[in-house]
Amino acid sequence: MLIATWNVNSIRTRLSQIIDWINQVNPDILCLQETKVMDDSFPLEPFEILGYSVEVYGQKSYNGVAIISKIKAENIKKGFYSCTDSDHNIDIFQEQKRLISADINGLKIINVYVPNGSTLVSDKFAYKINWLNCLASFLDEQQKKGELICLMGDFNIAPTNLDIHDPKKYEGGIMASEMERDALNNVLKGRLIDSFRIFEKNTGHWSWWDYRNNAYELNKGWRIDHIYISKKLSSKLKSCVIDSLPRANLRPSDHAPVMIDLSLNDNNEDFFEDEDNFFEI
DNA sequence: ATGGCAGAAGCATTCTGA
Repeated sequence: MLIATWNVNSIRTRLSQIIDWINQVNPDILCLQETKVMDDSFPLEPFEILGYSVEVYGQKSYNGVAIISKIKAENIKKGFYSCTDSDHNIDIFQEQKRLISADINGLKIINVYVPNGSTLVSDKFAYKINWLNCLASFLDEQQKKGELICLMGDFNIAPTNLDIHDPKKYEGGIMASEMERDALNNVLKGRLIDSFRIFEKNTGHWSWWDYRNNAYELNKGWRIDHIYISKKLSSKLKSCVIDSLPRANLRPSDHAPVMIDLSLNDNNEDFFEDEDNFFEI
């Protein structure tokens, strides 16, 4: 089962590239971020023609997430529905459409577009940290229910300095600060693992390259798009790859798709027998 | 220290992103 995430930076501008990629890769689930379109304007048909169903949670101009899946998503939830660990009221997170979750094939699929945060001294940075704290409480709720979680999207955080092309230049700054990494680790709480790092321990692998300064041609990127899975799923994880080729397209998204292969064809009962049988990070 | 590139809104230029 192929599960992918891609910040496409406008569904309308990138539509033909997304369809091309789907035709090449044939993913079972594709989570999109930065669709930048209201729900009634989302181009559903090109995906439905290919046999996918689409769940959207968008807004005008900014943000917007979508889940595209061969198996119809169930129990679709748009946004947070509680925020027990945050000092802030959930209402401040409802305007920005950054999270959609659903049940697909026994998995709790959670698609997120984490706020960028601008600079460490900005109100947007405080919003980012609060948003991540709310995501942590959201994950706590999922864990209580015993869900098998697949949390993916654009996190706008490099988890370690291995995930930045020039860590000295960006150390402590936005997407690389200790506060952001602590907030991310508080979401993961050791219960979720970074799929990519199961297979690749070295630096030099990026999912985002700035449009400016020839960053892609110079391969000056960051790894800020991630797929985190429950430890219970780790024995089913066959691969995790970043497909950087779409970044070389004409008029590309600044992000590349990230994809995992989960072998869920077996009897799912052995998930629970495998609870402690996960890879060491 | 600043802008650089791109998309949306909307038609000149600003806002936002990462």
